[in-house]
Amino acid sequence: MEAYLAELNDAQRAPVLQKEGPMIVIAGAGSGKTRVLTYRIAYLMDQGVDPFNILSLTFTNKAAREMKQRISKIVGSSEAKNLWMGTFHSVFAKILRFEGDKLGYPSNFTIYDSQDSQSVIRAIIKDFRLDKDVYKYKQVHNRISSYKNSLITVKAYFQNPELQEADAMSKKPRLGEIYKEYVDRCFKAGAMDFDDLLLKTNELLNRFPEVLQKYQNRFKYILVDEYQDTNHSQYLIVRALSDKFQNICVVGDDAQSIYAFRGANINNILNFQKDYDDVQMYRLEQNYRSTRNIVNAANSIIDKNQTKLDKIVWTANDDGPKIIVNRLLTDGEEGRYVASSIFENKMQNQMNNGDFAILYRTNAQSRAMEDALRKKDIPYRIYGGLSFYQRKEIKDVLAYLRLILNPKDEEALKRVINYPSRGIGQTTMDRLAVAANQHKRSIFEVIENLDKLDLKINRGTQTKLENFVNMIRSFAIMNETSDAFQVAETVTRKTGLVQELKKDGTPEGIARIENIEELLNGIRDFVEGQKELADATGSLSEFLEDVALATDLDKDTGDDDRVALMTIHLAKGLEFPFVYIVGLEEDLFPSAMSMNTRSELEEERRLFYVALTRAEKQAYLTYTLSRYRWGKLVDAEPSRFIEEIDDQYLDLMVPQDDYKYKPMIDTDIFGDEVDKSKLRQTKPKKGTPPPAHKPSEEQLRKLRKLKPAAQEPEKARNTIELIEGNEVEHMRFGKGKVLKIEGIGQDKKAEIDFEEGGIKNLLLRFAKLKVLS
DNA sequence: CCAACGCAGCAAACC
DNA sequence: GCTGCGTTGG
Repeated sequence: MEAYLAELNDAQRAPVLQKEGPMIVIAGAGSGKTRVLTYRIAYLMDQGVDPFNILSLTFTNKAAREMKQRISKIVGSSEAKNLWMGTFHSVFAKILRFEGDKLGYPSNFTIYDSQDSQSVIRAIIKDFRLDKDVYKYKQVHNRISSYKNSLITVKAYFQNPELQEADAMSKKPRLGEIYKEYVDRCFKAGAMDFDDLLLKTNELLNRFPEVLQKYQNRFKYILVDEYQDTNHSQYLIVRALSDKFQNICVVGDDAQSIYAFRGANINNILNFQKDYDDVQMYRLEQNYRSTRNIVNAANSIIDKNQTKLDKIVWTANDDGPKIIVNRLLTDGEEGRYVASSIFENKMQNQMNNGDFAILYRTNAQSRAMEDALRKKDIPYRIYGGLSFYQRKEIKDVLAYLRLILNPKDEEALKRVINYPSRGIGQTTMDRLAVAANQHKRSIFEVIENLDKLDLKINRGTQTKLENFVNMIRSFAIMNETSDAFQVAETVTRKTGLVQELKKDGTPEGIARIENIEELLNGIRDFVEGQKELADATGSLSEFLEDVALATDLDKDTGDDDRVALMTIHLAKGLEFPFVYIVGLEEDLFPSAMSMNTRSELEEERRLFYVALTRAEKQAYLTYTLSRYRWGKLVDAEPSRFIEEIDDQYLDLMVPQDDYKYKPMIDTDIFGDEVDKSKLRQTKPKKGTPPPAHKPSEEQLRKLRKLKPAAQEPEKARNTIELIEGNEVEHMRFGKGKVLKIEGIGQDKKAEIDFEEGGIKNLLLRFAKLKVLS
């Protein structure tokens, strides 16, 4: 037996040794699922499977890289190189570059990020002269995105009266037109958005049987990590590709499904056994990561969810310290508390900065943490948020680079045609756009043919336009024989971007120049890395694809020792000895926007579960009494999630006689003065103040009464979930009991059965709707 | 055509 | 507290 198999426990080894057939691995938090995936691939290769025939879909490209490295060590790097590994988006982008011509896309298509998409939509709404307060471009984008993820194309949309009705009901009757125009504009620009990468892959596999066969034959073995977070579009791709050989291994944890908001369908994992014949199910239930206290506390949380698979996560580890719960006055004090606690823990336990993570629900919470860490000289790194690649000056450089590869890319063109200023203004752009529309050509092509067209653009401006086009062309020529770094370096010099910033001379301008330099350095490193690979050259197109599809975690260099700050979503799959979960307050976590339905609240709870199970040794939970939000100090109330943890695992630092907040008012725990009057003003508590420590059953009942107990069933009556097959749909109906379906739906009718406090049973039928309550 | 300024709207999570 | 839009005056 191969030596590495001995590193697995029995439960882990079983799925590794099953070579063929469909299988699902339900893997509890910290149970070693990455190890199973890694060794399964290695074992397949040991059994003579060609790496070329293995497709492994991971959640981040970084995870793919790390797995590849581990596999290299077992089977040798020349073999591991040929594995297909990466995120859905990056793997299928590659395939689309190859096959996209069948769908009318050039192989150099641009990948629009969400900002690009939203900017296109904004322009459409403007061109259509629609009210931008009704048609909010972000909302419209979300809507279009969810259509695409459900494989509802423009055509399908217009064939479905219910969808149109639903949009009309939400006062957006022209959404379909916007959708159509958006798709047209992206296509004309030779661009795919994120959702297209999956949608078009589906289209490709559906419309071209020979292509489907080709990839079915190629990917004889398919592995999918984090299967609970796949959306419908991804689900269909996996199904199609695995249909022939059915050697499909999916790994996931329903308790860690946290991406329903972007279309992930938890039923993909719950129903996997129905999708294939003779599915083998494996469970990994032993947690190797965390102390018993943490595991048990996490279990006590997830226990409150109704929708879940049966699974008992346990650990043989020590009890460890209890989870420390602390309440602070403001977000500023919360930051200082966390920073000094990290400082102390470092001293007492000889820990490194990298052993600590601060996790929060929203990116906006990072500021207070940053300030406090900086004051204490603790190095930190923020993941996600406004990423480096979203900074204005970086996007400007990238836009030039995009334009070199794809001159039809209108978002890129609009961004840089007059930056730095070249005297090409809005009027000129409008005229060009009109001409482009008339001749069904891109703006770039119109400029290339200015002399043949009679656009009322004066001679001087024409020259400016020609100069711009010539500049881009010269870059493109250079790009044919140069690597990404050489091109990018030339672009920053020749376009005058850096000169413009130098002229500016402000500290921000200087910082921007430094950022551009950092970008160039990054590109150089990238190019060097690529040149070492067998199937890459360090070209500009490789670089842009990498940037477009890098996840927030991929961007981490991770080589120095810093405290990690990130949202809980980003933290999935990671682990740290010490974890601080901050901002545990109602309306923040759980988010105010996810308390409308049970399923939304359960997703928040799973998110909390994910947060807590990141911790190996010690977890801290903090909440505040008031917090700055939208620049205003607002009241906060402890999160219900704290109460939900079984008392015995908690170490409550909150003073017991603290109902009036006396001890905290004069000075905070660092001896800093606190504005008392302000706090009194912001704390005019109606009814009972929040409990200072974990409340007794009686207190809980009282609290629940205050938070109108009737609230939940009432909401449930307004919003219900329809579950049919693999689709979860939200339905709303008003007092007149008129049903309105949100989401996907054919001509479906529902029969609904209520029980006290919720929906007991729900049958989807092609029948009349009955509400029994 | 352009730079500066003021204000509206906002921020839930992401590839 | 920040971004980005639209307006205004040069």
